[in-house]
Amino acid sequence: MYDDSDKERLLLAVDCIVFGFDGEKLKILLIKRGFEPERGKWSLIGGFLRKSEVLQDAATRILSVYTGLDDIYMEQVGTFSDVDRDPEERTVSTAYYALINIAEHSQKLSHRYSAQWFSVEDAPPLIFDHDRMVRHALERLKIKAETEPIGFELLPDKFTMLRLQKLYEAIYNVSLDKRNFINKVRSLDILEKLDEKDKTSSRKGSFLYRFDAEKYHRAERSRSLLNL
Amino acid sequence: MYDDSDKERLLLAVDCIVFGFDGEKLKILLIKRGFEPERGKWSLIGGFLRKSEVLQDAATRILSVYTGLDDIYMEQVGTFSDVDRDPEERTVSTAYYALINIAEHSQKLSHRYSAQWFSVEDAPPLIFDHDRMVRHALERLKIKAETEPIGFELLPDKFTMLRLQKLYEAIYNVSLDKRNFINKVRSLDILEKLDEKDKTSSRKGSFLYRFDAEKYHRAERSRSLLNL
DNA sequence: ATTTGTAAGTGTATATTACACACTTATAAT
DNA sequence: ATTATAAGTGTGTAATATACACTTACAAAT
Repeated sequence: MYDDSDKERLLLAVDCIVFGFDGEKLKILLIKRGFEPERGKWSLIGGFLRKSEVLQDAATRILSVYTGLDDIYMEQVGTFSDVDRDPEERTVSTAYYALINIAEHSQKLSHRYSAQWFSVEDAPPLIFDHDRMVRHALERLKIKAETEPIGFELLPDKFTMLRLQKLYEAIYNVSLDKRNFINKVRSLDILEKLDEKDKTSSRKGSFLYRFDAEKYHRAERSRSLLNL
Repeated sequence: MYDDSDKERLLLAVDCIVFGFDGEKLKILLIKRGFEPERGKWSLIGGFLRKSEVLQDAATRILSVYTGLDDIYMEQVGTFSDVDRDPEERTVSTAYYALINIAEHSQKLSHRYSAQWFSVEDAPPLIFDHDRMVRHALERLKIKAETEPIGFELLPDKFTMLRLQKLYEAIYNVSLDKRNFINKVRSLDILEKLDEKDKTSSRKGSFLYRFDAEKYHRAERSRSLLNL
């Protein structure tokens, strides 16, 4: 019926776009490659899929190797297959993005594998098709953030309204009015206002909030999180 | 630095979810497998990626083999990697969806490869993880349809308002008010109203419309196509 | 004790968009 | 001329988005 003799086996890689947020800018984690090809250039963290594992597990494993982090939210972005994307051997790569909270985890990874945080906007050029992967991941993150509270992953447990606002401003690269922002967020009723205040940035201090997972799941999917 | 000796080569398949619209229901094209494994069961059309081609080309080639169609809109859905998804050999598969206009193309493919159209809702169970692929493809189609005029692909060149409405009703599985629907579509200003009428379904006849690609691209991204 | 500087916090009016809803019209067949 | 059928059309109301500026709480300095 059709000719199966042309089945060709090839390498399947996994590359991870690790997003973080430092309170001002959306960041990605890059490593300076310590091996050929392209030694010394910046790239995403990555590795190869093993026959015994699924892609999601490979992505989790690779993230853990490079950052020491487990239990991190990851989502598949897409699969990139340019014929000569890897000069060594025909390799197809599936990209995943991860969302992590820089403040809580940054110290662990600072010195391993020359990993470094870069603002999404002024990251250095990356090897292979990694720049394209990052662009795709960003698009997916934007779509995700419209309907789900990605702050769960990218912010510390307790955070101020301003920080949440700046997160959305960073992701969508816009500026928002704080009154409208807070009204919108309040209407979603997925945050718990704490009694605590964060006094690091003002004398008055600003109240801390926390995501209320239960409220969120009750209200889930009813309305999108932000209209921009 | 890290151990690359575990690079394992495997098969990469491509499976295609072919969506069509018959004026009433959203349909998918399935084939009855003429080969092992799972001979005689229903499945998506698929094949294997060759070393010399990119995934998009493989998807295009596979669609062409099974349907004779070229120049069809296709989009990557995702990559599925359950370890034992294919009992023969470790195989990872990337799914693509295609949008085609049944009326114009159906005759070509009717008898080849026992291909058959099924309503998305009452399709038979599929082999491997193909049901999951279809579900994912549907989700992606819904997201796509919110912001882009998929009618370009799924409808004939000229169509009635009712047909366009039924397309959205089929995709989102809702029913819409025709007055609100037409008002919304008109406000987008991406259709050209023709002088012709389609008289097949009523004595009065209903005017035909056509997508105006130029108007569409001018208005692109300004607002989403439908809020549901 | 008072003043001052800083960021936090708050509300309303207007514009836009979504939604609900029912009768009239054009035409072919009889 | 009558009738049956689907096409075509508009408005009022509710919900949501957007624009916009002053007051408050507090710590530090005097």
